Amino acid sequence: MGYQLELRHFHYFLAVAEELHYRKAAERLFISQPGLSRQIKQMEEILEVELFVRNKKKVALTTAGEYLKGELQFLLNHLELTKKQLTLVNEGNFGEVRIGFLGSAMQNVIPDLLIRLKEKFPQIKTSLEELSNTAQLEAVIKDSLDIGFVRLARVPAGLFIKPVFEDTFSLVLPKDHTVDSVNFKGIGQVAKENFILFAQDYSPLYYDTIMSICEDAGFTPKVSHKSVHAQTIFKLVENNLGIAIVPTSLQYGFQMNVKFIALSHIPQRAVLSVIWKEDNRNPALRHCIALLLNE
Amino acid sequence: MGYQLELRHFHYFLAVAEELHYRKAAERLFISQPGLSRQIKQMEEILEVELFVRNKKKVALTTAGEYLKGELQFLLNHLELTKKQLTLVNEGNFGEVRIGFLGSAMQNVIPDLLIRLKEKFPQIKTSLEELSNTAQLEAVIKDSLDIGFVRLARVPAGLFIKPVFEDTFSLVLPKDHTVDSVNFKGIGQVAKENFILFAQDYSPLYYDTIMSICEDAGFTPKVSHKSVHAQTIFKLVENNLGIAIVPTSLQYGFQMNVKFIALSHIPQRAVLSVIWKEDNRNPALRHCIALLLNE
DNA sequence: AACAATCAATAACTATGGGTTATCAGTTAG
DNA sequence: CTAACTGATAACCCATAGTTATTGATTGTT
Repeated sequence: MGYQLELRHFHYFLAVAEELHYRKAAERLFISQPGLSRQIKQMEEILEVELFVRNKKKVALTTAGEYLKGELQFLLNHLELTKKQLTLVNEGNFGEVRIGFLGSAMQNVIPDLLIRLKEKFPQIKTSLEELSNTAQLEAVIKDSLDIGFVRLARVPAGLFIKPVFEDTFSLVLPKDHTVDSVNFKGIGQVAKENFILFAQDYSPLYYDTIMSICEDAGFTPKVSHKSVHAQTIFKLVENNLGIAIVPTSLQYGFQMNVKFIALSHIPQRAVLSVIWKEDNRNPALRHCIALLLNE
Repeated sequence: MGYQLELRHFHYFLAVAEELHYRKAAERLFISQPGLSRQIKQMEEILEVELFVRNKKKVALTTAGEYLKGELQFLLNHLELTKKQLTLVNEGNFGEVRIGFLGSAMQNVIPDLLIRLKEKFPQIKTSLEELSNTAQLEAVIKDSLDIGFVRLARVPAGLFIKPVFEDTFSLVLPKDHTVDSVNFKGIGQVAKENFILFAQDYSPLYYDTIMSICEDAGFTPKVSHKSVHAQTIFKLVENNLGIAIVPTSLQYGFQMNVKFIALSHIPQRAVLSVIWKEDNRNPALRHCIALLLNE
């Protein structure tokens, strides 16, 4: 009866909720399966709520379990941040901002931000992690990331999104391609080529934008390869496996043997945006956002 | 060494941080003082941070301790809310809004809100608590209240404030007073009377507004009594101990033997506002605010 | 249909560590 | 100096988290 909820329960519950498999969850936690079973059961008794349905060899979350999973992920992430901040406060420093970003943001925006952050708030530390659009979205919601740099048109309620960098698109061609910046008239000239694009689920907005560019030129592109790494795309173009359209700023920062033709005459732009959560309690975040938007 | 932080530590830490006295904190927690001492020490070892300074018979929080106190209060309050929400989710319902209010809000705004809330979101429960302006402010910040109904001009950063009800002021006079609604010209007529007002620290804005009303009429009121309850003020007026100026809507809902004269010609208004916290994660709150603001 | 394989739950046991009482070592007040 | 406080230490106890061994139930295989 008189048991108390403890953080241990939360860690155990989350392990099971994520694995949906007691034995695997127990392994991950370095404890035995029966011990885990008992603790979860106890947790259900304390909360007086069924968290899992386990009939017919299947483990699944109940609605209540689903809700609790989200809240506990938030709570534990927030607790982790608090611990970090605590040692910083203890050392007389004041905070850490956890930043996620798409590879392409590393060319301009991120280095810029880091330099100005160091100038103005030398007491704020940063941690950087390269992640996909969707991974950043989830991480920001779950409070394991403070801000993300993404290419998205809109975000779920509870998040803020603000554009921070607009870039033209460029056509990427092999060095020996007949089209060059002198005789280039419009992308209609390369309508027959194979296209190499960033994968759709990696960046839906990018994909749709490229499609609209081609539509405007009156053709539907034949897509032969998809990738999530700029480097790969350039290598493929270099080896005559197709051509690409990418944000212009990607032409800096890679070693490659291809030519870029800026499509500055078309209206579409590659927009990089910051996202963060309305209810993020990290005080260092406010400074970081202010730095990004004002000035 | 290989110890883990647990919720127990948080409750113990907060008890000591609030009492600043080990024995009293231990009493409050229904455990022995040595046990508490050991747990706090262990917590400091786990976090590798000094949380209290205890030299010369004094217990005080360090800067880090102060920071941790705030964060843990938030975390534990949030956890409490999550538990409540969880049982509601489990029952197929969806949330609870914790409402604080000044007594005067009970005349119009609160009943109105409750009725419309029940209509539109029957699944949302409410808990109501009558509190002073400052008590509501603190509770909202600490996440032990979702919204408050207050009379304040501005609130600290991190909070939102929106006016929801504007009321004229009324002069409150004994039934047999020579001034009445027929021969009433302006409050200059009662400049010589004793005034009975709501206490200044109970509602600074109200107090200042009354002062400005009298200033506009060219006199400084002689304040003979202060109170925090409307009922008390009316009783005092009834017994010829002075006159009062209060929000007009207070004339409904009390049994009293006084007369009200609405001061609709003066510019000052009694403004009741909702306050809530930007980073409040309660989904039910959003609905509640939307209902209050959009109509 | 019988078999092995794999799941979570149950039972019985062990030992870590949270909480206890008793005591000590400072500090303050009278 | 004594009495009355404080919080910290020491030594003990026992509740309970985690262990191993086993069962029962479901699934896939031959």
